[in-house]
Amino acid sequence: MFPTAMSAMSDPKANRLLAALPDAEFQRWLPLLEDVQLPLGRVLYESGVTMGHVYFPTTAIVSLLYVMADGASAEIAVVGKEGLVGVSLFMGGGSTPSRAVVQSAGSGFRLRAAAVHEEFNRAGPTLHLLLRYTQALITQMSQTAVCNRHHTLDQQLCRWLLLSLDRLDGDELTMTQELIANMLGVRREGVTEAALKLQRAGLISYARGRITMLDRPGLEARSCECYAVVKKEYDRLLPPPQAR
Amino acid sequence: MFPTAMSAMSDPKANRLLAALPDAEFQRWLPLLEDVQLPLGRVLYESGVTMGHVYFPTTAIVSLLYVMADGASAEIAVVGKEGLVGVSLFMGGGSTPSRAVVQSAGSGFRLRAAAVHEEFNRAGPTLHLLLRYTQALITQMSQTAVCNRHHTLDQQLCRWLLLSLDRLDGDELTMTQELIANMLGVRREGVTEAALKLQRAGLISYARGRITMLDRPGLEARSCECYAVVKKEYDRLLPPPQAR
DNA sequence: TTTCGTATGTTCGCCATTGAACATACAGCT
DNA sequence: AGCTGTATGTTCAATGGCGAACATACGAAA
Repeated sequence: MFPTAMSAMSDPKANRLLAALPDAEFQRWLPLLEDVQLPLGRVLYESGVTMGHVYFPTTAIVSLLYVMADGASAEIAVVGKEGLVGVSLFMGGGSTPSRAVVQSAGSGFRLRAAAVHEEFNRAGPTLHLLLRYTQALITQMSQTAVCNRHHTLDQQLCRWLLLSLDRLDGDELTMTQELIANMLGVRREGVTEAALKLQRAGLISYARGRITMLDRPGLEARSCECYAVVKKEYDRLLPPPQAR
Repeated sequence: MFPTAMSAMSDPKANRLLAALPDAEFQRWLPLLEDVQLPLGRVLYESGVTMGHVYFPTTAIVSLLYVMADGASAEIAVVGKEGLVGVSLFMGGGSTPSRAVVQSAGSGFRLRAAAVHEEFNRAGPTLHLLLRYTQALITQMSQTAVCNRHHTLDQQLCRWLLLSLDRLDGDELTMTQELIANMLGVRREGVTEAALKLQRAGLISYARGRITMLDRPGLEARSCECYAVVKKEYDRLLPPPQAR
């Protein structure tokens, strides 16, 4: 792809928001972007704690989830290379009542809060890009609320697999059923049963934490409308993947 | 309905966001604010349709709700005098996949999209106020997702009553059980049963679409943690009600 | 090769909510 | 005073997900 060696995974433009920045803004940020590894389970933000950085995943996936007083949890949104973790940093609060956890290991870049604020105060195209992304994120959160109310676990699992796979390259996901259950806020056994149905239908193959999507149209057909609504809104609000 | 007297309800500063504007900004908007009556059921925005105004409720309550393909619905958030309807107008999209419906009749003010954009582009304190409000709204949406996943109808009804009553003056709410069921995305019969429990416990009185809160602490105790989380976040992010 | 930890599969009774079909009862109109 | 429409209350079988307890089975370390 480009020079020397091995830094192929560390191209900031692998993140779609960074890639969408106008060149002047991108050049300003480039020296400030810190390449970070994001191992499975790493907590980027804790509920109520002021954030020091904004994260731009490239190959990692991060879940925003709320953990209740009794320990039960529910995912509010997923963020991958199409987005950024830490909107409350520029929206104003500096923290949220939720937690951000790495759901699929990988890498990304981060930027100090001060740099984000500075760029934000220029009130230029970056501000508008970040706000449009936030609007897309709002749609995802809303749809999660609807989905939690009305759709079956089977449908939700399909939606979740599709959303996650869209945020990675390829058709494979490293993820135990236990983990998925935590995200969806259901029992692990429920995920086992739902995943079995999908396997029997030939839509996925599943083996000890390694899920492969075999039939995307099939999954989309079994998913609830929520997946399509969210995808459409991301496509509408954000620039297309790579116009390089 | 307005001339001479009785326009006491039409004070723009009855809306907390308008009241929180610095004086210069407020004066700029004052002549542009249009006083509007918001009857029960009025649809302010339809899913996917570009918005022409931002609404600032004063005595009305507006629900943001998603209506599914099969007609089922679920409320995503409630907006009253503490906020504004139409964040996607300045966030960037200009529309959302959800609908905004007046849930409790009353009045409010509205402002043309162009005026909002203009003020937003000044990148002054108004921008930051509106973004902080949006952040609070995001919290409410997130918590709705969590609540839909984990809490019982009884708890959710308490949460919903408290959120709604906080957005009105007084302890009374005009609202049929049918309406509430639509908002919560459950059956009307379920609401009847839950409401009966609350009546028997002496927490509310209910008569043909007229709910009166008799025991706020009691309701708070029966509610899930979601109500407190949301309230706390609104208090943290937004200026206190009236410092006039 | 054996062992052990983690991941997945299976079963059972339970409960909240659903869908559907009713019964009552108040409020305003004539 | 009577009529009628809307709002509320009641019941029942069906179901999706829960909690708990287990059975298997893969894979890496010993």
